[in-house]
Amino acid sequence: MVDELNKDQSTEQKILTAAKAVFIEQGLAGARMQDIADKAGINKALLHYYFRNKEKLFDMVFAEAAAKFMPRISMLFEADVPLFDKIRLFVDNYMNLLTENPFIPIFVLNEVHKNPEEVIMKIWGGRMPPINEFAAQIHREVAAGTIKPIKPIHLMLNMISMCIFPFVGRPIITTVFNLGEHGFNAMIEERKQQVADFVIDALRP
Amino acid sequence: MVDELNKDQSTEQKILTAAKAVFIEQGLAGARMQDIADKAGINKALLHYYFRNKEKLFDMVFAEAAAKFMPRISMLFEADVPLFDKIRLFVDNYMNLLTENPFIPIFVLNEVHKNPEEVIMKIWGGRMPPINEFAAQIHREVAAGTIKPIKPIHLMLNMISMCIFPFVGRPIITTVFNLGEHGFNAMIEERKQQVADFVIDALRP
DNA sequence: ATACAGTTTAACCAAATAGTTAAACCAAAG
DNA sequence: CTTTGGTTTAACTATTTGGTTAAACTGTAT
Repeated sequence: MVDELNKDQSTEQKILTAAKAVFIEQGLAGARMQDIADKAGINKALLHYYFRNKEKLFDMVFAEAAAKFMPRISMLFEADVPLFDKIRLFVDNYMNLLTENPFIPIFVLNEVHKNPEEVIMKIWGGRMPPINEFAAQIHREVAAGTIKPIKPIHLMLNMISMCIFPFVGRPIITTVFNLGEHGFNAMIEERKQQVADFVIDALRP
Repeated sequence: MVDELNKDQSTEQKILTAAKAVFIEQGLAGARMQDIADKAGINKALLHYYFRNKEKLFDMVFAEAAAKFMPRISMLFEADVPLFDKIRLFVDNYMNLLTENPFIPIFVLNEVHKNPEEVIMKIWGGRMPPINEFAAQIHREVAAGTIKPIKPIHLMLNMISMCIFPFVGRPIITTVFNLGEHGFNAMIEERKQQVADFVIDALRP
């Protein structure tokens, strides 16, 4: 017999993949169920046969997209390694994650912007990412004079900003700096080293 | 007589203001003409009496929003001042601009993301912002050994990222760092100094 | 053979929404 | 007073779109 699970998953997966692409490109309001069906190579009826409605489908896609960015950060933030190592580890990991999912950030940020309370609840069911340990570590280093004085929030924001923003502003950046797709990728590749160095240089007393 | 121009402008302006608010909050696809009419305190008929259709109205709002961020940057980038001064000048000016228009970036970035070619054309009619002079200046300083080696593109991206991202990610940031509106504003205020210091510290050899 | 899950086809409904129209209203200008 | 431009009202059209339905088809398992 044909593997039932695989058959189910294969169609369900085709839908999810298509939905992800369309939602990420067009957002919840801009996405059309017909487009999703088309991109999945099926028809609307079957689409609704698998997913009752747009909201449900969106939630699946969104939850997966948003979730993907949280766990890895948490682990890094809580890891027990020296600060500078942690910075390099974070930048490298995070930029790799972004390279693999370049459009998730603008998608998530935009949906959150349109509907903050509700959408933020969808991301974390009330649980916040554990930044306290990392903040404490920064604070200790500052107190010990190992790094220049800086509030943890600013250091974290600086790191995250420099990692994410190039992806969020990608089309504008490629235009302004006259980069092709290849040029952009090369720039991002350089940046993994660059950003970590930049942050560490800024912190060294 | 009642000032005709003012009367016209007052209604037209009410519409544009309302449209700006709704478009920025909901995006092109998510915005409803009825909402715009409501927020402007008029009715749909009059709305279409002033602006033929949604696209036209959107273009006006978008063009204004996007344009607001380009001119000031250009002037700063071309100004004839030492690099470190220019960095402070840029960060301070840009963050002030952002404080006054906190939602423009996510709005513009998102619309560009959904429709890169066309929307980018709407922003600059083919003219690019003049980054060359600034890039050359950075390059000279690096060559002279006045600052640590860094590619101009990375320095520029670093600065812009750290300025813009907090606004783009505002709702998530306020949640994760548990800031109220006041806390967020205070953080931004600190940041004007912080970011400039951070960049300069990173560059100093 | 038949039963059944997955799938297609094609038509359809209901709601939302962009945009139109015509008639009436109103206040100010001449 | 009359005209006129901005404005409202309210109904209407056309289109898009999310979602439904029923019938027929297909392959596979039993």
